[in-house]
Amino acid sequence: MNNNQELPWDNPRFRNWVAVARACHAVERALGAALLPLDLKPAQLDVLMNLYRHPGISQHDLARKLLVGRSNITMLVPQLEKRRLLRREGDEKDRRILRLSLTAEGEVLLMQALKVHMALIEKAMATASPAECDLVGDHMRRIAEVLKID
Amino acid sequence: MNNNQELPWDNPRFRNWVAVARACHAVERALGAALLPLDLKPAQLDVLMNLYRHPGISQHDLARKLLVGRSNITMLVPQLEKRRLLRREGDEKDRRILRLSLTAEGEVLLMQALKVHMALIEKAMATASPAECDLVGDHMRRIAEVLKID
DNA sequence: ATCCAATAGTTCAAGCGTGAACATATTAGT
DNA sequence: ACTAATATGTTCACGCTTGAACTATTGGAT
Repeated sequence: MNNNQELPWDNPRFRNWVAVARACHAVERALGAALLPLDLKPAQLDVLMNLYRHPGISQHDLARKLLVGRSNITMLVPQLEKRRLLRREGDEKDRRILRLSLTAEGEVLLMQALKVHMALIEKAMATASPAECDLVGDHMRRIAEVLKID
Repeated sequence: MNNNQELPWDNPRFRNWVAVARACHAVERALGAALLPLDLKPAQLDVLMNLYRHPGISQHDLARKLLVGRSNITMLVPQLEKRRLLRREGDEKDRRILRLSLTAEGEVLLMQALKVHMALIEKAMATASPAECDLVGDHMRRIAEVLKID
C-alpha cells in the first residue's frame, strides 16, 4: 500500500478542520443536554432564534437560513405551534406563503434557552482572546461564503 | 418585553460561534454530496478514517472517538463489513471485545474518499493563511478539551 | 469459590432529517 | 386569456442516531 498521495493527516488545513468538526459536534451534544430541562431540541432553538431575528419569515426562507430541507420545517413547526411558541399566518398578497413569528410565550422560552446557550458558548469560547475569536468567526463566515450560503 | 439580559447577538463570542456552527453544517452537507459517487456517508468515512489511524480499535473506543453512542457503531459496522471494507475479529484475551481493522479494499476506498474530502477542505480552508488556520485549530482543540473529549 | 459491579456489544422502539412526488398558487410568455 | 414554468408548502417512505433494556464476559471483594 504505497502512499502516492499526500496523507490528509500531514496537511495542517485538514487536521485543523477535523478539530473544528469535533468541537462543533461536542458543543452540539452539550447543548442538547443543557436544553433538556426546557424540553427544547437544538433544532427547535434554531427556529426560535431565527423567528426572533426575522419575524414574519416564510418557511422556505427559514429552511434556507437553517440549511435544512423545506420538509424539515413542515415537520418542526407544528410542534412549536401546538406549544403556542410561534404563530403561523398566511400572507395576504401571496397565499402560498405562511409567515412565522414568535408568540410572547415563545419569546420567554427563547430567552431562557438563550441563557443556557450563552453560558455554554462562553465556556467554550473563553479560551480565546476576543481578537482570536473574531478571526475564527471571520474565517468561518468566509467558508460559508465559499460554499454559497446567504 | 424588556431585555434585562444581554442579547446573544450583541456578544462577539456568540456571533462567532454561530458562524462556526453554520460553516460546519455547510461543509458536512457538501461532503455528503461529494461522497455520493462513492456510495459513502460522512459517518461511514469517519469510521474508515479512524480504523486507518487506529487499527484494531474496539467498537467502544471507536464510539468514544466519534462522539456517538455505542449502538450507533453496532448499526454502522455490519454495513461496512458486508462491503468487505473492514474486518471484525474477537480479542483473544477479552472475549467481549471486537477489534476492527481496514481490509485492503477498505483502504483503497478510503484513499479515494480522502481525495474528495481533502479537496473540499482545501477549498474551504484556503481563504485563511496557514497561521490563521493553526490558530483556529488550536482554539477548537481547546474547546474539545473544555468539554472533556479525549 | 461465590457473588457483585463494571464492561462490551446488541436489540429495539422512538424521533429526526431527507429527497422525491405531490397539491396549490403565482408569474411570465405568447 | 391561456398555457407553461416557477414557487411554497405538505406528505410519505426511508435511513440515521439515540437511549434504555438486554446478554455475555471479566475482574474484584469477601
